[in-house]
Amino acid sequence: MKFEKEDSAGYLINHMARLFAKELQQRISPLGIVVGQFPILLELWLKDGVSQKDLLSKIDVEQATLANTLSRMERDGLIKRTKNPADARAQLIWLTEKAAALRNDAYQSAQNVNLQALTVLNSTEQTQFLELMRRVISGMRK
Amino acid sequence: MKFEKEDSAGYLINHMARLFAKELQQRISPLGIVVGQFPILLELWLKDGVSQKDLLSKIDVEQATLANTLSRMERDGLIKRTKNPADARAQLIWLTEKAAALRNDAYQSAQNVNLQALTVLNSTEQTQFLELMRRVISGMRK
DNA sequence: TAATATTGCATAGCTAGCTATGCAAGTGTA
DNA sequence: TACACTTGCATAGCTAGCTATGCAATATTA
Repeated sequence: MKFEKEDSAGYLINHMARLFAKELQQRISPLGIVVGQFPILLELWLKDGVSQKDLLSKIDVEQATLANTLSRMERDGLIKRTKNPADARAQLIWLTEKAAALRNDAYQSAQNVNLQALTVLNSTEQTQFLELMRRVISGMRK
Repeated sequence: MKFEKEDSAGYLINHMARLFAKELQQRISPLGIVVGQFPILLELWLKDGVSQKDLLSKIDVEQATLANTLSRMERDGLIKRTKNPADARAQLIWLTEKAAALRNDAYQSAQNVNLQALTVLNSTEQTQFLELMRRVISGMRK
């Protein structure tokens, strides 16, 4: 029996994911943010003043991962937390002004990574690629 | 300006990579190995008794990542290291019998993950998907 | 209403990955 | 041959991710 890495979806995906993350990290590090914070920021830029639970429902990571990333974001002055009047266990999560101001630059960085990475594909292929990924993901999400 | 995660290649790739890793981890954990060891084992199953440098040239991670994973593999009884007569800085890396014996089961596990994950695509789409990924990767590898 | 179950979040402890740095062993050169 | 340079690997220190567990606050139920 043999196994060819270059024909293994899992291997290729893992490798590609690390290349993307590295590329994005380089582009956003001047903004003072890191890749793991990106999905969280995306949600908070849409709407802040939410509970961790609300955030969790929109982000594809485990609760513990989110909690840890949030605490680093608080440490780094990207978010603040206030009491939730409705529930003493939960807090409300707010962007700081500093973090709010990063939005456009961050969007641009991410778009640029995507654009550049996909330039090797033509427009039809790009659309196809995204669609294939969405299907694989939804098939795996159980 | 807006940003849609579901249309972002980077976001989808990251998410998909974590789903794959989780799936593979579940399948190989009965074998006593973990996902980060997989690429290294793949190479050693082909040929062991090699230096870390040789391994590194075949594996798409940084040298420090490899060194750390190797030391956990040694701790876990998957590899042994012997002196390299040709160079006192380097050592030769060998699979233990235990690790050598895992090969077929491990191959099978990985194939099963790939097969199951890609069942949502037809045969043409599967081929296409792999090809698109290979092109994106080679475009990003600088 | 008291006891029990659930929820919301934090923490512990681990692997996987990265960059940066250190250092001994080997190589090349004045 | 002595000295500088390079190489092979290890280590430090960090983020990102996971599972498992703990715990106080809330909700449910007998």
